[in-house]
Amino acid sequence: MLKYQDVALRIKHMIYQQELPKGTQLANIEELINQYQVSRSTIIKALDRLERHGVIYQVQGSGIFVRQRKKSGYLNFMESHGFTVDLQDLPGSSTVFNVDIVKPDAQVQENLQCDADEEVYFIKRLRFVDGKVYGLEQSYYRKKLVPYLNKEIAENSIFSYIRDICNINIGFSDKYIQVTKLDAEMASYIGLPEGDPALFVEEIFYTTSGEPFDFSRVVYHCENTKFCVQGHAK
Amino acid sequence: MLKYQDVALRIKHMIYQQELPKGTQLANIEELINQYQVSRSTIIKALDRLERHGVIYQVQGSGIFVRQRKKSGYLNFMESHGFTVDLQDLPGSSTVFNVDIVKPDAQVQENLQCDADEEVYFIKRLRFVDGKVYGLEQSYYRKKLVPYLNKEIAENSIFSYIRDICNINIGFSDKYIQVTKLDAEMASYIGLPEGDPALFVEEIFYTTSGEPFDFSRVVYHCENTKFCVQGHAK
DNA sequence: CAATAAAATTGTTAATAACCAATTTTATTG
DNA sequence: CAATAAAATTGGTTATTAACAATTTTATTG
Repeated sequence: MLKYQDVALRIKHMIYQQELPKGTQLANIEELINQYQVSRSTIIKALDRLERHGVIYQVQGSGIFVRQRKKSGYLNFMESHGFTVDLQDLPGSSTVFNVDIVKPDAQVQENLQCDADEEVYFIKRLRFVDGKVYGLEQSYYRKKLVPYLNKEIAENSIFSYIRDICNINIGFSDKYIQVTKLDAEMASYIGLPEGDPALFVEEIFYTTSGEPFDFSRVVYHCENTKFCVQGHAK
Repeated sequence: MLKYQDVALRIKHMIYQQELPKGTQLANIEELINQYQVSRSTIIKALDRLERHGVIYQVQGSGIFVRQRKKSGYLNFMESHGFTVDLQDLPGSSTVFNVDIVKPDAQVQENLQCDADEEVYFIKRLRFVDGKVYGLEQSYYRKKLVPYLNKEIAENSIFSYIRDICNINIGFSDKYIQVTKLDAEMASYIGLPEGDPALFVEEIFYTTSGEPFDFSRVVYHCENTKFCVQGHAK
């Protein structure tokens, strides 16, 4: 593990374990250099990451402060991939309907930047969190990049499988958000009346080398799912 | 303007003016150092910002590449503040209903971290983009930080007024997203049937020194507004 | 004592250097 | 010619130094 990642983790854990309230001032940079025995640039890089992840904020001439944690009940939209979100201690499970190898339609081709004859896995699953329906996910994975998938993997975390077993590092993502009304099929899966509102998110995930490996359409249960996005201007 | 900001802007403009397609490889870091006559650390910082804003991606051992631009018709959720979004060339206008000085209720107090007796501006306005209803915004600004507001300012960009006239620098924000059904009042403003789905976003904006200065509730017209979020793991 | 100016504190930017790590290219080998 | 190994290329990390900028504190002044 890289030094700045390690330092960032340790500072973050310190804040959360001690439950430091928002606005609490941390040690200044010189002190942090001493505490963690790393260079100035390493501390600065660690703080930069913590700032971007909404853990702290820095004020020139003043100090480093703890930022407000997101309100409970909201999922961190930036950290979520399909279903593998920062559920922390919430118990989750999935009902898997399909794990098929198919040919991509036009929209999938475009989003995964692949040809019509390239094979892709199609997976459809319903996600439960804390016993409640959370959303319906329909995902496409390029077989070229994810050679094997099955029901058991899909019942657990596809993303940690892809990362740990396929050695694919997730680099970046595009997410498109809109509101829709549930059609008959989706309504039956989600367990809500047809025509009810739902959050509809299309996500494309890319490897660190810029290849799209996953395109997903997710319909979220509008009462059981709310999102938070913590941004930073810097 | 800072060097790294200038370099980042120039690279971004170069990409967009030349309409370089996604995947196009840029000059390597050594060449960029020569082109822009700045140090390695400045180039790296500029590239870091461009990467975070979804303009490029970097692949170790390989190069720097142009990232896919977001699909048209979607608003960049990270760049949006209330209504002052990256509308680029789209013509926008606002109908302002209220510019009042009021005492904050409990929820506003909590979100703006202020007392019950601190005065806040309450502004209610309907936003049009390209002639279509875009959303209804109800905002609270702390008078302590934004001493003066009026209808004319609210008809234009409150945020650029706050930045340029009040000299308040926006530091970071918390945004909470959920889906709701329009109640009678909101439906009449938005011009959709009561009970129709809508995207409901609560936003809190903080100055660079960590003080919340704006709390807003925004109801977006679900057909006219779609969002995009481009994320990066790094 | 309030207003102002100076000094100290603290984070930010910029440049330089050395080395590390992932990828791509080239050369070697069977 | 394919497989493998070595070399070159390219971005990433860490450290050091110096100067800069915003804020806070202290000292000065009227």
